[in-house]
Amino acid sequence: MHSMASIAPTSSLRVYDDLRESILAGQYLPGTRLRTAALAERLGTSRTPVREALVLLEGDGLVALEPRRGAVVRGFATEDLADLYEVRALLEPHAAARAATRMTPEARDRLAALCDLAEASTGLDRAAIADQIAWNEEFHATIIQAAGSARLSAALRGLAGIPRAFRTSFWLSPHQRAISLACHRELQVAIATGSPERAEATMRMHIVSARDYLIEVMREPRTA
Amino acid sequence: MHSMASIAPTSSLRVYDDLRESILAGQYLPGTRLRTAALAERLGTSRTPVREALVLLEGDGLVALEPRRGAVVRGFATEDLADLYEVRALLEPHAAARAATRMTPEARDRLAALCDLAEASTGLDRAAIADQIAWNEEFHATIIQAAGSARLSAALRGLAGIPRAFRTSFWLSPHQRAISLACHRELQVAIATGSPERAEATMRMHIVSARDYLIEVMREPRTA
DNA sequence: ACGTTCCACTTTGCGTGCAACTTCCGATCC
DNA sequence: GGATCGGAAGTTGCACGCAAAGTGGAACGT
Repeated sequence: MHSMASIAPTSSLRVYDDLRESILAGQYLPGTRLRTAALAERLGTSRTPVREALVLLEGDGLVALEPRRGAVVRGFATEDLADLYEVRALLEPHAAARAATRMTPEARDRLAALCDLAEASTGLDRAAIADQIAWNEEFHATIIQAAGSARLSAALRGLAGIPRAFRTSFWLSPHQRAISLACHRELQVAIATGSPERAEATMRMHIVSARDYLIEVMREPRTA
Repeated sequence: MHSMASIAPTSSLRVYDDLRESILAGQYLPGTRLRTAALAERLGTSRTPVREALVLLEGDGLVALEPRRGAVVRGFATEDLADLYEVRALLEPHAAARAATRMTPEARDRLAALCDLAEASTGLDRAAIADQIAWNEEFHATIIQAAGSARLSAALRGLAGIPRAFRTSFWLSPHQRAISLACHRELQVAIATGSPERAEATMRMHIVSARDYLIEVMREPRTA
């Protein structure tokens, strides 16, 4: 009999989760040097699990790890973001197509609920946008998981995580927000009705659209 | 002035390279438990860098690492291999298209040389097939690198490595061997002449064909 | 003033010890 | 007889120490 009580995760994983969350939240700005001793003290462990967590974060593309030089929070240049979205545009439509024929009813319900929540929330303040970003993350994660391909998930793991600051602009632009919500709803319906092509095409459009908007925004000198 | 002498790689990376090569060569069969103490002694280091190497290998999808349970060499079930090739079929054609407009002349020459070598070698013995597999790996790696997308490379890193035993059957089948060589030559020419669509279509066909053959072979009870 | 050299301080990477957990095998009980 | 329990052996994960490489700055020469 397996204990249902969540087994104590190793210290390395706790540090990993904490650091990942901090980086995504923008607490460590790109370029920041992550020194093991300071982090170990800050997180209440020794340097060993911190070091291991940094290796994991490098695998996620969140930090750059040079031998003997230490770890640095990676920056996300315009070109790099374009690259990232281009790869997402290759993978996620396929994930959506697979999800359309495999998603469990519970996940389908959750997808609909996420659409409802996002459409109902019209605020522009920090908290409302943080909600939108969280819902958006869960929406995409749900689809990827429903695709039921471990390799697909693995390939996307290094692409899902970028500091949320880069995504804020989507929800400040009324046009982009409307487009995103429409895409999500269309995706939800396509998956609910089991239409792989519709889901795939919508997801491709969704990501390519986001990519171009992001590139456009970042080309401007400074807006937010 | 920087020293050109290659800086001593950290012990962790040496262990990583060694283990990765051993697993790909089939020296550790799927299901083998990788115990840190034994590996450390075998490789002449302590358990710390071995542990770090195992984390890296997990990122490559070569070992499964469960907390408090240790590391196990991952198996490659038919279904998993189909998954893997499906994702490759999404990513590598795009890499080929990009490579067609970006590859350096030196890499182009190397591609042609690899085709020449592979076409000239007609043996069926172990050594000849090992050569074919090595040339094939370098061929694909050259194209992926020429694509010039760090994110694409990262997404493919977890997909490039499967034990070479799974690839042996390709080169034992005269038909598959002929198809593969033809695809590679076609890819080389498409890239040399700067035709992205041709490169992309050929690569897609190449990978999907390989996938289906692999599935077919593995469906049989036992051949090799 | 600018660049170079040297030296002290900082940080990384690795080795090792120890506690906690898993695993394995034999004894025990029904 | 088969399943269960218990303890010993083995393994993992973490903490800490040390040597080596890196980093920054002051002293120095041009």
